[in-house]
Amino acid sequence: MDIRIPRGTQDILPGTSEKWQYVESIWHDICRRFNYSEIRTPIFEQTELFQRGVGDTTDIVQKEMYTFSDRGGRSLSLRPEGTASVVRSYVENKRYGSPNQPDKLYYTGPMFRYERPQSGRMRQFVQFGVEAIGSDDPAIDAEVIALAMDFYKETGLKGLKLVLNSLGDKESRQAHRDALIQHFKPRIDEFCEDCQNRLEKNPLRILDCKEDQDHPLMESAPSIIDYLNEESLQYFNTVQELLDKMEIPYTIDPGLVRGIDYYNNTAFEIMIEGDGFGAITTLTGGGRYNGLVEELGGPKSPGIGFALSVERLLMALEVQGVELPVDQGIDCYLVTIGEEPAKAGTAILAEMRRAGIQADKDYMDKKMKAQFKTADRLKASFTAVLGEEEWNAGKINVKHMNSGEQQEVELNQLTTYLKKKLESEK
RNA sequence: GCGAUUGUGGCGAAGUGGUUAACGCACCGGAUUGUGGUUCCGGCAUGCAUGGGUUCGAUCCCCAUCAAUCGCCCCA
Repeated sequence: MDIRIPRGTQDILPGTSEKWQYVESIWHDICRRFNYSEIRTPIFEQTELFQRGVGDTTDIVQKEMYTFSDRGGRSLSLRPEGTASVVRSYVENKRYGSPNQPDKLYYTGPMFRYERPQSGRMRQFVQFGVEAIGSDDPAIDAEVIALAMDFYKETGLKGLKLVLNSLGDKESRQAHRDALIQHFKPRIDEFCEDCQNRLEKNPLRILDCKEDQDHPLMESAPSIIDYLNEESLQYFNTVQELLDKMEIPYTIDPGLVRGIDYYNNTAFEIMIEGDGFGAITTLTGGGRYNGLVEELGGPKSPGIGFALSVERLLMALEVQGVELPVDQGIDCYLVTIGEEPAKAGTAILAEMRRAGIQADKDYMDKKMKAQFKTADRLKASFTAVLGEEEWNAGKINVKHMNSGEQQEVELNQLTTYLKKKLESEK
């Protein structure tokens, strides 16, 4: 039998896992600074949550969910995204009753979508996300966007483009949709097959069709911006104003649509520019969802959030050659020669570790020379050599690997000596 | 779900219908019986994704499957 990793999943191995931990630490830290608290929800939920939350007609729900029934006959689904779960939890735990509104939450974790894998698109992928529920102040929209942009900046990623749009409220959306259908319908047979299908289903999508982008009707198509009612327009303008004040540049793209039903008003994406990303250029997607809490059985509570893909972030960092500070070697490698010293090594190692020194030794019965090679490979700052001579004298030989300098140290002084040396290295 | 390309050791990468599947890196051992990163020598494939088929004989030909990559769709 030949068991392999499931399609569209990946093992994150040593060498890469450090990068994950690094970006995770930045993420936790930035959320802390923005005063968002972590929420952890299950990776599977009742299927109905996503049908109602994400939208029954969306591709995500219709053809991309991992749905199964458990032994009790319940229909469950692996979460395809995070917002629905967070809102479910907000309602279920009556977070709306808390004096602290908006409820500012963030999460981290794997999401699952049954799609054809390609680079930057996995069946299991990890999202970092944020949700602020309970306020419809445009300032919270701006805050959430700023959080995302600052996060990327701190990872060292460049060439980002913030794309902004407003989908308006329900009324504006409906008016725009009708206008689009009216606009395209008379000449829809001049468009590609995809667009013909889009006409009734999601006419907005026709606007970013690549095949028909030169069609004269594209240019003259009604823009959502022109269909925003007074209130929606006002809201959109304020968000922009606040972004300007924070000096966060953005471009407005009236064609920006989100594939999830719950969005309204503010919608945004953060894209990456440059070569090497293939078809995948969106790093982050987010927006406002003022009807979702109600849809899931809570009181009317507006919300906004976004999710970003860690895989895509790491891929972008790789393409841009950003060096993450994760390539450090260990502090000390213990080399022993002979039986007695080898035995004594176990306790010496333990002592170093208890003192906070990152240390290791050989377990492959290697010769001294090979132990040094290992120390090299591990980029050890120091080696501590314990042979019969040192052992009998109660000493140990400490070697600084870069300079080659060696020093005999009393065995009981080893950790203090090393700590001092390591301190002065920094 | 559709289309295209690819699949040889830990990694990179040659190659052929027929006795022992190049080479490079990495790894292990030795030269140097207690000191590494250089050099030299030696070693290192459950056999060429998996399963069938054609053939006297296939890693190389055919089919299927699986996977990766790219494009479409969609999205993070």
